[in-house]
This record gives sequence, structure tokens and C-alpha cells, in this order.
Amino acid sequence: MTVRVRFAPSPTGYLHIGGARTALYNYLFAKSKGGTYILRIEDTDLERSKKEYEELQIADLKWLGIEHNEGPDVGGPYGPYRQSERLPIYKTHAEKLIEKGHAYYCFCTPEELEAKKEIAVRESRVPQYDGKCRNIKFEEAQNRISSGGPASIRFKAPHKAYVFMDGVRDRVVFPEGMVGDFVIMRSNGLPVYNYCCVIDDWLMKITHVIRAEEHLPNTLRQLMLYEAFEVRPPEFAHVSLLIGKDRQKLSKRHGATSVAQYKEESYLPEAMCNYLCLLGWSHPGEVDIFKKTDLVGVFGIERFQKAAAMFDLEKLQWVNGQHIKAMNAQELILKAKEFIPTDSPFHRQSVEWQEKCLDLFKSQIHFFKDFETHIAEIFSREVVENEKLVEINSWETTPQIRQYLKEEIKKLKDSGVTFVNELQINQWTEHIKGELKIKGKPLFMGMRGVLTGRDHGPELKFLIPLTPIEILADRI
RNA sequence: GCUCCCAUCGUCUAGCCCGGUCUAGGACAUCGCCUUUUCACGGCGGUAACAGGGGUUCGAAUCCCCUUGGGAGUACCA
Repeated sequence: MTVRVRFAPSPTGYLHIGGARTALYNYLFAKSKGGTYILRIEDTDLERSKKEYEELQIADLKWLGIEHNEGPDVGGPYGPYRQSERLPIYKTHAEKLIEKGHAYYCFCTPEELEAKKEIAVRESRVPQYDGKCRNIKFEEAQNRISSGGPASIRFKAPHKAYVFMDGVRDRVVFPEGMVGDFVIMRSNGLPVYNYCCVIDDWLMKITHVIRAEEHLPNTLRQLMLYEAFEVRPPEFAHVSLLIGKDRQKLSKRHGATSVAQYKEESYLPEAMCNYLCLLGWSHPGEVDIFKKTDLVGVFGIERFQKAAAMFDLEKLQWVNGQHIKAMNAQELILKAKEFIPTDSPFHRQSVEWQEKCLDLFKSQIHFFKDFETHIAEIFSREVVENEKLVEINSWETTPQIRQYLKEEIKKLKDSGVTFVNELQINQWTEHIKGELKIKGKPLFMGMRGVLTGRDHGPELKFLIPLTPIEILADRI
């Protein structure tokens, strides 16, 4: 039997990093098992679902490189993949359930239900449906419906315990009486999550359900439904939750929680996947930097952590930095086109210049946008007047260096040179050492201060050849 | 309230299933040193954890029980 997994988001907002992690796990599992990964849109909550969110989420998933084999936009043999387009299917199966005596029409009003619930809570009882409509005869129900009475469909919850084996939690037991008869079709004709989830997973031939732990209690209702349909349930694996600094389920108040925000901040999609993957799963070789393709054949549900994982921005940044460092010149240039603003002087330089520049700074940044600040420094004509620089300028040797370099740069500039080369810098250094008799700290720091206008930065022999000579002249 | 789930450095985790090799390993962060006549990168090293209590056992991070703490769910949301 080939593995079939799915990620089933509801289009009620942006793609959350928790959702991205779940999607990633499903995708990785499919890839590792040579299976199929399906995207299903759960849009039965009409009030909150929006088409634009669906598109946004698909775009974010695509950006992360998590591409589905079947889904609303690419089709597939078990469509439609949007629940709002599967309404007749849910209806038919609900009717079958009624025929088989597993479900019934319920005419209780929301107000009535709410009142009963309140009483139950006050009497500290578990608020469960009391089964008021359970014994209404089918014919009577039909009559009430045809005369316009709004009805929902309730499933008769069996009174027994349920046990299943979870890929992460092992043996999970739900004791008897945890849930009362629950609604599967709302009175407005739309199905309820736990119900359509079962229908879809069954009809789409899903073999493994990998989802967040918050769904664990839902599994009980779903197990009941599978049983009523006489269908073997899929394998379940409930992955630990993602939590924030306060140990609560990760949500908007913890800062950037949507994938799009990280995309915007120039994080690399591979780095995001890498980090997200490590939040609750561990590599058997204790490797911590990898690409999705490295995980084929390695990823499996045996190495999930049961406890919740805290999202740590600092480590994400480190992982992102590691991915940048591992990039070669071509990859860097490609990404630079994407992330460095079009008005940056970066884009006006030669390819050779760009390669050298990116290579020079790639080991000291955490994310791509950091390149911008370094590039801005190269092209900055201003001289930073901080304490250290004032000190450098106060040395009696510094004016000599300035005078010498000023003349040298003018000479080169007048002869049409636009960039100084490394050789030239060595010659300057030798001259200052030999003729001006300046050496050690005054020599190097003096040159740095005079040429860059700053007290720190990369090695001069790499940095100066990247700086246009006219800018050097201006600074001096 | 009720039901379910969870518990190793500040954080992510290895080890747990199949007790001894664990004076508990790695990574992020942090601190120190080296390297770099700067900053970073890099290298080396330090601080830092088996929630508590009972069992079982010659021996427990590992198996069992209790306590405590944390989390999730409790909808005609997903």
C-alpha cells in the first residue's frame, strides 16, 4: 500500500509556522516513503474562510518548497480537494448514517443547547447533549424538515472506550462517555470538521494522518465515525505543539508567526524548513544543518518528541546564517537579486564585484537583508566620529598616512582607475612602513580609519578593492 | 470542573522501547581564551539538566506508582 498523507489547512488566515511545520512533516514523510502528499482546503467555516487566504497559503507553501502532488490547484484522482465543493458527498454519507441508525436529525435550537450547557456547567457536570431528539421517528423528522424546521444531524456516540496506537504517543485510551451525540451536519447544511475530515481522509485514501497534538481529542469522534462507516482508520501521529516563550501555544502575540513575515525578512526557505523540522524531530545522526532533499529516506515518525517545543528566533537566525554560509557564488547572486533592493548600488557593479562582495560578508550575517547594511557602508562617504576614530585621528602618524594616501589616490583617480587592487594596497602598506616608518597598530588602524572612515570592518585588502576610488577620495 | 497529553542544561534535543558503556552527549545562547594589529568568522575551553518522592533491582535518566508542575481539549470552529 502506498503512503498517502495530507495537509489540510483552513483558509482563515496566513500560513502559520506551526502549520508549515505540520505540512513539512507530512511532505517529508511522503517523500521518504515514496508516497503522495495531498493538499486539502478545509473551508467549511464560511464566515472565516476566504479564497485569498487559500491562495496566500499555497504561495507560502510553495515558497518553502513544500509542493503537493494533489490539491485544488493541481487536481488529482480523488478531488475535489476543497471541502466547500464536496458538500453532496457529505450529505449522502450522512444520510447513509441515518439509514443505518448511527445518526439522527436534531431540532434543538442553539439557544436551547446553550441554556442546557450552562446548567450542566453550573452543576459541574460534563456538558453533553442529552439525546432529546434521539428517538424522534424518521417520518416525523421528515415532516418537520419539509415544513421548514431547521435540523442538524447528530451522530449517536457509542458508549464504550476507544483505544488506538499513535505514532508519537503510542497507546492512547479514551474512556467511555467522553463525548455525547455530536453534530456532523449543521442545520445550514454544512458539515462539521470531525465529520468531513473522516469522509475526506477515507475517500482520499489517506494512510497516515500527521497533525498537531491539539487534534488528539478529536481522534475519538473520528474513530467513532470510522467504525460506523466500517472503514479502517488511518495511522495517526500527533505531533507536539509549538509554544512561545510563555509556554503557551504559539500565536500572534508571540511576534512573527506567519511564514510570510519570515519570507519578507529575507529568511531562506530551506533554513526555515531546516529549523522547523528540528522543532520536535531529531536527525538520527544528530545533524543540525540540512536540506529537505537530505532527509529523503532519513525522515520517519519514530523520532518525534512528545513534549511541546518552544520557538526560538535566535536559533532560527543561526540556522539561516549557516545556510547562507553554505551557498556558492551563483546561489548568492541569485538570492541577492531577490533581496537586495533594486536601487542599491550593488546592482550597478560587475558580476565579479558582486561575487566578491557577497563572499566577503556571507560569513558574518544572519539573514540576507544584513548584506544591505554592509553594502551601504562600502558606498558611504561619511566618516563615523566615534571615540575610537577620534583616537586614531589624534595619533601624530595618522595625518602622514592621510597625506600620502590622498596623493596616491588622486594620482590613480586622475589616470582613470576606478578600483584599487589588492597589489596596490600592499604597495601602500610597504611604503608607509618603509618610508614613513610607521608600523603596527598605527599603520593598520591608521589606514583603516583614513580609508574607511570606520574603526572596524573586514580585512582592508578585501574591502578596499570593492570600494570605488572616488568614494575613497571623498572620505580622505 | 471534567477528559486527555507531557516532563533531560535558559532553549532545541541525544540517551529511554531492549536498565550497567551516562562522573548524561550535541547544538543555540552565554562566559573565557586563542586566532585576527579592528569587527566578524573560525578554533579551544567553561557555566549549565535527568521536576520531587516512593518502589522494583546488585544497579534506574531509562521500568512501576504517587505528588507537583505545565499544556491541550471540552462548539451547529478547525
